[in-house]
Amino acid sequence: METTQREREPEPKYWHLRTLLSKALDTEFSVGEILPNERELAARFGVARATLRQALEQLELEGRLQRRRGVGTTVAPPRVGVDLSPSQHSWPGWSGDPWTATAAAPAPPPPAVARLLDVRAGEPVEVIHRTLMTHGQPVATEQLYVPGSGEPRLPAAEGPERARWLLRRLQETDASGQDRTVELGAAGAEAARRLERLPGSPVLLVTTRYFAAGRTAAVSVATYRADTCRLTFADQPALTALTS
Amino acid sequence: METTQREREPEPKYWHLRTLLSKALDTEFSVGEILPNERELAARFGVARATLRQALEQLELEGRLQRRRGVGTTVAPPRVGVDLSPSQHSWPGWSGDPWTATAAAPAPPPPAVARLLDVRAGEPVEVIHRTLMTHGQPVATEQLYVPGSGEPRLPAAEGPERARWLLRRLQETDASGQDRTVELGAAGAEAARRLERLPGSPVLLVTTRYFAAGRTAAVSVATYRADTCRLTFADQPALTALTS
DNA sequence: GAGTGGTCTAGACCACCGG
DNA sequence: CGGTGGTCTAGACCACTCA
Repeated sequence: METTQREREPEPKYWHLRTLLSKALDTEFSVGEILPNERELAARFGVARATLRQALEQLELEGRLQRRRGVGTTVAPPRVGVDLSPSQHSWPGWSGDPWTATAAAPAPPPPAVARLLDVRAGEPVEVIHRTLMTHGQPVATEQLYVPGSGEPRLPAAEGPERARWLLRRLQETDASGQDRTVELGAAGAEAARRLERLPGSPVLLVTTRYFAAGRTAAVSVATYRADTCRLTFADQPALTALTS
Repeated sequence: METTQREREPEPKYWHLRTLLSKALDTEFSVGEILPNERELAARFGVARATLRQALEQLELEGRLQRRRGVGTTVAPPRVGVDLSPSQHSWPGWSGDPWTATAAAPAPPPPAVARLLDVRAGEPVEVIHRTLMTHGQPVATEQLYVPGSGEPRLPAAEGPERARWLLRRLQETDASGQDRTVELGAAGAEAARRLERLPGSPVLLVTTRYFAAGRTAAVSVATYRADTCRLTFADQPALTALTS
């Protein structure tokens, strides 16, 4: 008999389950529909609940399912696309900006941000908190760090009006470019609360540097729900035409 | 006695552990160092191994740890940045392209890709497989789908030379732009093997459409290890200067 | 209060790596 | 071979939502 090397390495059960469920979702369920509960599903497939949960976690990670404690597991709608194309007109606070500012106050930024802003560690900067909603669901929270808060006309109250004042001032600066990084992260306690997720949920961490007059005018750290979001980046056809 | 509403909602144990370990990593460990094994750590913190593992999973997700079966858990180096800025010169196969092609063969693309390419479902297209390495580690795999394989001079062998021939032809087309989306995914069996990860590992799924002459000339689906990669997107200063 | 998903336990066995 | 992380089990209890 020929020994077929690299024979059937047994597939983990949770992975096989994931595949089964994935197919079932494609054919037998529609968006928003509620699945049977975990104990029921585990029994039906003849596995422990923990194993079933491992499969569900996978599918949630892929944006196929949505689980809510006390409610149940539902079939998730397709991910929403969020445009992150760089553009002169998309600085925070531009007219048409879908973000809503919730608060602003001076505070020392985390070390990593301080480095990007080129300010001393511990040095306070203005921190603007914003949220992005789509379809009535929160999909992202952001902290915008803006140095140079020593303005006399700045509103004393630490609320939305202070945030709007700072954003208006940002709009007046002479934008010269931006810079983004995207990486996987885990939602901290604060972000988790604002995104209506549990601490540790996977999120996409988008760090943006805004440049003006050769300096870093602001740094944004945005936290997107990884389960419900798809980030999109497009070339501007108008610009590409110019380069020929 | 005053009842402080919204008192201490007890933090999950695994989350608290994550915080403890995170601090320990910052202060008491250096990159590459091996941590005590899971049973040892669990005992030391007085929790079940499963709980300890939940904390380690978090830290691995955040790119702080690296776990390898049969070896141990080590402190991960900082994530490597991968530049994904759109540019005329960065079409697959450009001179200096860090990707290495491993194979090429005609095959029908997955339905989602067929839609992007605007070809009939089931219609075969050329599929080029490539891998991206940095520091001797695989960080991404890619499938490049190129329609219009009915070329007479195309090498018959389904290997690297066929891939290189197709990439050379791609370079000759008149590039007019590109389009990207980034989302979270789970590594399939194939991708997991090539990235030296387990099936279901979190990955960043980058889908790129390449446009030429008003049509979609190619679609790339790239799978990046989410634990070791940071995607970067930069403005081209040259272009931004033109728009003023 | 009934029912959901989330956390946690204590244990077993397996697949893989290295000496 | 011994030691590592990966999988799986069967059970308990908790936090949350909604009728």
